[in-house]
Amino acid sequence: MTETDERRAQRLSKMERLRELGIDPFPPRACLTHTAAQALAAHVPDAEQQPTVTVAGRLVSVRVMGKSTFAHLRDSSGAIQIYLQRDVLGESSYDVFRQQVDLGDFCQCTGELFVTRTGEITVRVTAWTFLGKALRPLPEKWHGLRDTETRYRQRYLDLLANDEVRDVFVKRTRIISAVRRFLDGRGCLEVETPTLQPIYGGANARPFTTYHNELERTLYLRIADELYLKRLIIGGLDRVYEIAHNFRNEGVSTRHNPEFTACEVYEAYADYHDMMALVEQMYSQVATEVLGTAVITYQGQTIDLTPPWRRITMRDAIFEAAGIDIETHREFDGLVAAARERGVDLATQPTWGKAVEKLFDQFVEPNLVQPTFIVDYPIDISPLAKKKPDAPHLVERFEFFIAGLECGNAFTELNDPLDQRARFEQQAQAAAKGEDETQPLDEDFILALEHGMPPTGGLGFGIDRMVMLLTDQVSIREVILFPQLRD
RNA sequence: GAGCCGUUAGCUCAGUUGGCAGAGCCCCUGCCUUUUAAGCAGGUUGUCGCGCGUUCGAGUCGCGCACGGCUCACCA
Repeated sequence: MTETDERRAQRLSKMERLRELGIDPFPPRACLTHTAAQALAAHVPDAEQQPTVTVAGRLVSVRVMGKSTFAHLRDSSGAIQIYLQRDVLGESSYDVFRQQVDLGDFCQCTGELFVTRTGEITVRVTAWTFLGKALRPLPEKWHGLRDTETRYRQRYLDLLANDEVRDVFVKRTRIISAVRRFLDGRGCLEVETPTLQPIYGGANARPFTTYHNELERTLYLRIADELYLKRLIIGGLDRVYEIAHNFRNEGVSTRHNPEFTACEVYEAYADYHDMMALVEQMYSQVATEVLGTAVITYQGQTIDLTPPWRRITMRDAIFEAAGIDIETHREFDGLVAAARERGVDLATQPTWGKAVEKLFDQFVEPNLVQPTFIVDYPIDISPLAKKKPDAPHLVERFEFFIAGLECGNAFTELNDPLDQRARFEQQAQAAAKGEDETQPLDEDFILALEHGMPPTGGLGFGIDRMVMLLTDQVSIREVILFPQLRD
């Protein structure tokens, strides 16, 4: 028998003993009057008479001193110390606690509050009941749980053992809730669009493919909500947003999980400048609500999210960083030659726009520490964005970067159905040339556009990355409760 | 998909030149009625990730595989 089995057998036999004593090891309910935090708050300083409370929680520490025992019960509000005395509880009740209750079990304790010699508010237990048996031991109390694999695969142990992990996920929830509050406050309507889509679109990414047996058709897990949300703009819902999981069949890394949470926002009668204002207001407001400040620290760097953020065109950003003016190299070959002088090979890039993007990734992106909007992108890498009226090789698009992380993407939406069709066709040509991730022609979306769509600003940003930023985490797996791992 | 690093008790980790598998915590027994990393005395605990090989002998050396981490590529 392995040690694990022995430990489990010990606990099983304690459970059986409880049953023999007429105690249900898994009673159906508790009956408490205070959470741990409420009980601590209920203590009245300097009063003779203290309130009597009933608290419940998981037993997380025990200190036995013969005929009396100190222990801590923990619930989600915190931990509270309990004090059990043999002459108060009676021999049998005290001995059952001592002999049949293990660390990790759940108990409920009733008693008057008092303060110990060392100043800790404590429940002097006059009655206790058993609430639930743990058949396996919890991670060790000093060092907690370090093993990354166990932390991710058995996240419940991680949450129990590591307070800072728990804090990250509590913050994650608060961040998402603050985002909702912000968008609701602007009059945006939160909507839900399909996860299972007959045709994928709205981003350049490889989809997951699935099959509906009854409909006898292939469906795709969404890679973005974009095309559905724009249909809603066409339908007269002038401000909509969705917070949803996207699924991309691509590499897994510290910054990429196959399913991740994105928020997309669309506002009729707005453009990409309005979306920039939205982004900087939202980030600073969410940070202030959740962290109490818009000045954050990420991996030792101080980052100020207070608006306005720096705005710089992609052309100027590349010129600043690499000394190459993409506007004087509008021909693919010329740009490749200019880049070669800087030691960068762009010859393998399929188009001028892709080459520009590569230059940007190489020279600019890693250095964008303070929040920055990069504005005006090449058209061939932006098939859903509106052309710049005075520069039709570019579109009204921005991405924003914080701490070197790409945090979101937005544009003035393309609402000309004929131009949209032409863009899809360019994507098809790129696909024919062997480009991996292109957007398929969505006839149903074009049909929607042909019914008329107002000028619209659209935005997508990664919730996981926002959480990483605001909780100072390097890996996306630290902000997703159950990240994808190999089996 | 490629490169590098890692995997030893339930947890956190040592393990020397290839020579009996270790520590702390946990757990068990005893003592202890204000402890809190409780203390004191004693005790149990292993598929050294998996497989193959080299060797008299492998946790240790070699090869393969699995999983994890980091970097790169793709991407948000």
